[in-house]
Amino acid sequence: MPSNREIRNALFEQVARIGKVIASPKRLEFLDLLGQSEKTVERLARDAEISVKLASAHLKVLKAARLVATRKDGKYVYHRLADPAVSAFWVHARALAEERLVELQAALREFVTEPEHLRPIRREDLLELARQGEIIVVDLRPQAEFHSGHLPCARSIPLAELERQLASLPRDKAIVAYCRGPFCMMANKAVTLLRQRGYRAQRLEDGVAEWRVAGLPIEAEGAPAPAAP
Amino acid sequence: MPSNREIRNALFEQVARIGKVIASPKRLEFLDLLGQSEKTVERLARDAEISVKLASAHLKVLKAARLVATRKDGKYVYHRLADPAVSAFWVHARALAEERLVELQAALREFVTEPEHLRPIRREDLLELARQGEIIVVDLRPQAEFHSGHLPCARSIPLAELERQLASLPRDKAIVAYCRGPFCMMANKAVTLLRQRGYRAQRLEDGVAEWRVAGLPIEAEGAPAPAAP
DNA sequence: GACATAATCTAATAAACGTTAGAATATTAG
DNA sequence: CTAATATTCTAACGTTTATTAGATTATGTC
Repeated sequence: MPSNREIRNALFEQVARIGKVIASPKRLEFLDLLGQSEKTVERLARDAEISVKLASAHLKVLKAARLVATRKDGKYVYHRLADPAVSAFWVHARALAEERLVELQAALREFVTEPEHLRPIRREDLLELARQGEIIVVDLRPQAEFHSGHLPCARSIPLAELERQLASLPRDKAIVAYCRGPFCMMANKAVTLLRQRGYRAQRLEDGVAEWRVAGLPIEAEGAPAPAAP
Repeated sequence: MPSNREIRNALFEQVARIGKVIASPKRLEFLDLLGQSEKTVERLARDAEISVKLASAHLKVLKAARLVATRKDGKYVYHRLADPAVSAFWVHARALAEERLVELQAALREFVTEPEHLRPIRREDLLELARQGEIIVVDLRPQAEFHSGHLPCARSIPLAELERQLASLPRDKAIVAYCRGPFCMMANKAVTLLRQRGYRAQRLEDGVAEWRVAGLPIEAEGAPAPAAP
């Protein structure tokens, strides 16, 4: 019969396992990426810019902690978050880190707070303006991620396609660009390009995970489209 | 000028620092304890049953991540959570762990779910019943923790005092006992004792941190009483 | 069946971490 | 000032973890 102390140690030890899992920057990046849509090992490795072997090892840890689940389809193993609560937890952990760590604030300022990329727009206002057609909301992520879930009224233009599809964007409306969240830079690049071409463009720092945590609605296309391998 | 990838790596790296901090069971226990009230190094070491030296080392890590702040008063250094958000984060991390880790569920069941300690009572109902005087809510933590914040209508009877103060508890009312939270065992012990003596007693798993996260009110005595050294 | 691709497993190394003991610092009490 | 208490710092040990390379398994295609 274990003592009180032994039981308590075991309980805290188990929670610490979650801590150990999110103690690795690459695993956090995986949670961020998997919050967008399910992905194969190779895709995750490419997006996070690490080797497939290392990605596989990290995924093993995430799976052992049941934060990530998998399904197999032919040659490919698709990984997804085991629960929406995992995505919410990532958002909360990032929020705490942003608030507590001066170093992170400094790093974020370096690339987010360029003077004109400001976000004077409230989330609820954005939703309303988009519904009324006053602004164009553009989702810059790969199409598979858009299909798996996106902001209401958003239009999918993957960053690689932006230049080609410029002509289809009306010049008389403001454009709000978003991507995977505050640590993603696709929206920044898009805003820079759009401004160069004379559009009124600004970034929204949120991604779908932040939007969901804020209690706002997310739209998804019928069946979740598998990510291109 | 750092590349996009370098900046992104740095951002995830910073969040992983929070993960590293909560990757240790003793540090988590410290967050749980400091969520009750500020405490000295020695007090924390005693409560968590580790050496003062080790406690000091863990506190250094918590301080470096700015999750814990200190004030010095004479010989003693009092440690406290740097922000209520830290306590909320601990509650969220524990909730995710409880939900995702089968091992934790098993360990919790071992000591929480003894058949009669069930908690069929909803938090809001408890508040209402306590206001109406239908039940007695007893806080079993040390008095300093009670003073630093407690459930409304709760009465402080530290576990060590319970036997002595039994006579002052009415036998015709149900007693609800709570302590530091789901990982704390003081309320369990109290319920066992009370039932042996013929009281109707049950446990509430919440502590003040869980109560606060649920958006319910917490009362505190005027100035936060310093913990006894 | 042979081959290419996707993913995992095993083993090995270097870095990071928890823990302990001993020395050092700061503050109060006499 | 000296003694006692509270806390931190330094150094050292053993363990765990991230990462890489090489071998292995599973699936689909020719």
